[in-house]
Amino acid sequence: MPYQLLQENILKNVKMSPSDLEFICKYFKPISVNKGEFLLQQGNICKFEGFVVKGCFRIFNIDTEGKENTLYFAVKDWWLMDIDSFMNQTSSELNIQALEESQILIIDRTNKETLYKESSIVEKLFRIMSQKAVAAWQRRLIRNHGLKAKERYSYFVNTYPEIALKLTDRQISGYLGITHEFLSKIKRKN
Amino acid sequence: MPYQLLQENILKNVKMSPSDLEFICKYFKPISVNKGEFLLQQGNICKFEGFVVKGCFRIFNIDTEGKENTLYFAVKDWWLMDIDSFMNQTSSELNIQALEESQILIIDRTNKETLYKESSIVEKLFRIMSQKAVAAWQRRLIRNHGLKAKERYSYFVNTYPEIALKLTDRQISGYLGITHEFLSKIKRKN
DNA sequence: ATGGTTTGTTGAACTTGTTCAACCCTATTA
DNA sequence: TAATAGGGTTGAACAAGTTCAACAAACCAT
Repeated sequence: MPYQLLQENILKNVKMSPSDLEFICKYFKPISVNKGEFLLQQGNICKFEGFVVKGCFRIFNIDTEGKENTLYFAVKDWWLMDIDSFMNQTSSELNIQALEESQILIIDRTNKETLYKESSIVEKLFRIMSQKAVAAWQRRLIRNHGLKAKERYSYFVNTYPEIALKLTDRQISGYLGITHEFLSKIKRKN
Repeated sequence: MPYQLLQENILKNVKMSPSDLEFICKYFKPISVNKGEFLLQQGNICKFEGFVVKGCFRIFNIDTEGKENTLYFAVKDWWLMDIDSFMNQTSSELNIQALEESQILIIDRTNKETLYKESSIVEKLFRIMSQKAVAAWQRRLIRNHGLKAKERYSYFVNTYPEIALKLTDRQISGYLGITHEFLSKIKRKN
């Protein structure tokens, strides 16, 4: 059952009753995504917030020179969205693409607003999730500044070995902020 | 009045009644900080969340090689804390130092928890603030990957000219993730 | 099976950024 | 006034990472 995973994920952040859990989950709808399919492309507005049940996604930006910059990968038990575009319904700078056959639970903005209004525990849940996310992004920035490419690579494959296995080297290099050629050279010298 | 600035800041995020505003503000206490003084040093636990009324702070990490990596600067109207350490009362990896004579409003963790419990609008306020912060950190990461040091420097001084004026080049270079010597060379060639 | 596309690898030349040392300037303090 | 500490600058040698081009291997789609 896809909702079981979502419920467990929620409980990691906030303790709540089974009825609250079910109430929240009802607003999420399961959808299947084909390999290569885009859930969002930059320039459009992000109309959903998603929770990954199965598969793998890549969230990335393409800059003016055509370089693909990966913000993060989302696998089972990860959340997925352009938080800025979703909140403010502004044009997104991100692309969200399935790297394999995937399944997610999504909620649209209207339903999300309803959820916030109906239950204050939902505010708390997403407040805590967002605060944890801020901490994680701060740590990522410090690592990016403090570590060399080779160390960032080691950190990534050690911290997320199951994700690394699903990815090509080109995808990993886009996450590390280096060229795929240089990643290849890093791997050789060790 | 320091509380006026805090109230305006809150209203930028969530609309609320004057009585709610006052209720929240009561939990914040003004403190003065001397130039050079540390509000937090890595290894300790962050016991406060702060809102800057006057002055300037530098939030940075010192890595194993002694290199200072600046996460951000906080001036008037900015928030200030180690969100991870404050939430979970874990050892902090950050230092928070006043760069000049400053004034802030602080709330400790117990009072923050009380606030959350007393009023659900507080959950909403910090939920929205945190979500905006996530968006900002994501954009920062993309800029750090996509832009060269010179472009990051231009972006910083153009986006935060009033902050840049308060800082030495060494402090700016720590924020950009480059050495101060290289920043000096960047500035010359233009 | 075949042709086309994408991926990983490697080398050489190049650009970006670092390190270290020296120097100057300014502000502070004894 | 002298001493000192910190900030900015510069140059030379070096390290890290990019670019471009070439090629081999794997992975499709038909």
